[in-house]
Amino acid sequence: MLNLKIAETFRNLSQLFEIRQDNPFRTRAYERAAQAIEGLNEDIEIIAQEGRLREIPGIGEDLERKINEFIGTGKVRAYEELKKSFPDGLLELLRVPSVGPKTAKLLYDELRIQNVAGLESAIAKGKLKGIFGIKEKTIENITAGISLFKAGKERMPLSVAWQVAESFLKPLQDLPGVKKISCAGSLRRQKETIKDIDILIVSEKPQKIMHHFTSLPQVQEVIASGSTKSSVRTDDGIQVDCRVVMEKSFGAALLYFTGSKNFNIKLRQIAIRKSLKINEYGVFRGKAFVAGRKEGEIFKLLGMEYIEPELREDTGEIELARKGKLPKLITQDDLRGDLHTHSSWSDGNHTIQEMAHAAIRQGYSYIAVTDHSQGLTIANGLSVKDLLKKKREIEKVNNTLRRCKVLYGTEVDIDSQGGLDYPDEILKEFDIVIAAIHSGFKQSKEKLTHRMLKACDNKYVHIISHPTGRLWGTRNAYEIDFDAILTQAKDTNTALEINSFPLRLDLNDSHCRRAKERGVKLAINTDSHSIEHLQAARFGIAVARRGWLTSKDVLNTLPLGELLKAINK
DNA sequence: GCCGTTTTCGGCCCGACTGTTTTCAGTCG
Repeated sequence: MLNLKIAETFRNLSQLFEIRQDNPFRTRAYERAAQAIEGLNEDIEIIAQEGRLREIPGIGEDLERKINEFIGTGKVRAYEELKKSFPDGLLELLRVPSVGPKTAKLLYDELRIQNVAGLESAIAKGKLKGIFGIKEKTIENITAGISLFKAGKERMPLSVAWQVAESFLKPLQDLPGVKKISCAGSLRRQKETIKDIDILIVSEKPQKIMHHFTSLPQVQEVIASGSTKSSVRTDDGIQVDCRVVMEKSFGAALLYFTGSKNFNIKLRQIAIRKSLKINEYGVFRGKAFVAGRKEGEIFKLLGMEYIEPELREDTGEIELARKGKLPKLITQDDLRGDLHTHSSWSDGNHTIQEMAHAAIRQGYSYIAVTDHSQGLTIANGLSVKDLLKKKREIEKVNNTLRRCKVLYGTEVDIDSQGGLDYPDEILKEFDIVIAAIHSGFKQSKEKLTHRMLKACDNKYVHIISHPTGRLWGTRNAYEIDFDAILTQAKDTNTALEINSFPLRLDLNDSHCRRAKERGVKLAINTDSHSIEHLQAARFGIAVARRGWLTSKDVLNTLPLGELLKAINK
């Protein structure tokens, strides 16, 4: 996929324009295009082949040509030309917090500073003093920015972000004077990775709240502290922003603070066309306040349905909301069971009975215990002999249960040729069969794809688990031809999994949206290895919602009887 | 450079906080 490369080219162009202080609107047009391309859930080459580039918001005649140029030649001439007039490391300077385009240009013009290393040594030699507009405090800020840049503060997984957010939400929500509190930003949109945490509070006493916020024990550094807005950094280096507004502005502020940026811009443009103005305090006609207390009333005023935070990325949701045709997103309450869990029979920590009772507490009416197959010895995979014993144990447990049924399952290994780790006579005995790749990740794209297609072909395989194999911080997704897999899954009535395990989230949101468009069913599973892991379903739900899924798109929202019929091949 | 239920030209989202140049530009979200 060239999507990210093209987006990067446009972003670099935008930043070079910014440094050159080119037409600011042209600058923004390139940045918007970069964001739009990043957010695509399709291969841009396919869009180009089908002549649909102009349908991407922010892509006009010129950028269409530049995209086609990149696809054809691997380069954009205009970018290569412009790059020549700047040193290579200049864009790097913009990634230092508190260094923006103006400062970068100033540093380059005055001191010929071309990259972060140069900036660092210039500071060490005291060369920054004396430059017009730069004094002690600015140098301090830039120095701090450099250490942040070098620390390479990465994004954190959604699950970690929730933990950090709760460590702020809990102490703040009980403070006297806090009337409402909510997280906002990409956390509220439930993106799979989060950069910083945003918190919004309703209070008549903003100063007091700000004081409490900036003095919480986990705060290591106060980056900014104003009367209604403050930013801090925690001891883990995570930035948390907090903003206090009046009650009548809560909806407007929540909308603004939740973003995404492109979503907000489009909403504000629509408002302007209706002679309205939106800011974080409300919607105004002239100077008159017309709405702002709730997000819902703002959407209504703009002539559209309420848009769930997970959809707010400006990838078509605004247009559908204006027509009243948004999908009704799946919620956690829609889930009736979990189809991928492990017990102490293989590498899980709890017995089948313990897993079943945990499922009941979760409100489920079924749980599939899908232990590993024999070849996966490292995970204590089950021999054919063990399977019989396990089956009997499940029957025994089921005899003690009334509201919940344990399904006899397996997570069968797909071998390096696409064969399965149990023969068909064994596979047909299971209530549910999940197939997954656990080795040979470095094979070619063709070979990996072939293995998956072959697994789908087996009439006893119901679900392909963690289809892209990525594991946060450990390995990237392996290369597969996802479109070919979608076609095969559809043709063979094989479902694909959204693995909710916080370090996997595999499939991801854009995979889900593509699967839904192709009519492929999904299963939201946790891959639990202990009873606590069952809670992770909320992250799979987050992925599904961001992927526009409704309960109809997801297998395990079905009652047991319908589920068993639906998976039948 | 993009875009149109006022426009194919003339607009383009909006505001808080900081530091510095004492009236505002730069950065950030």
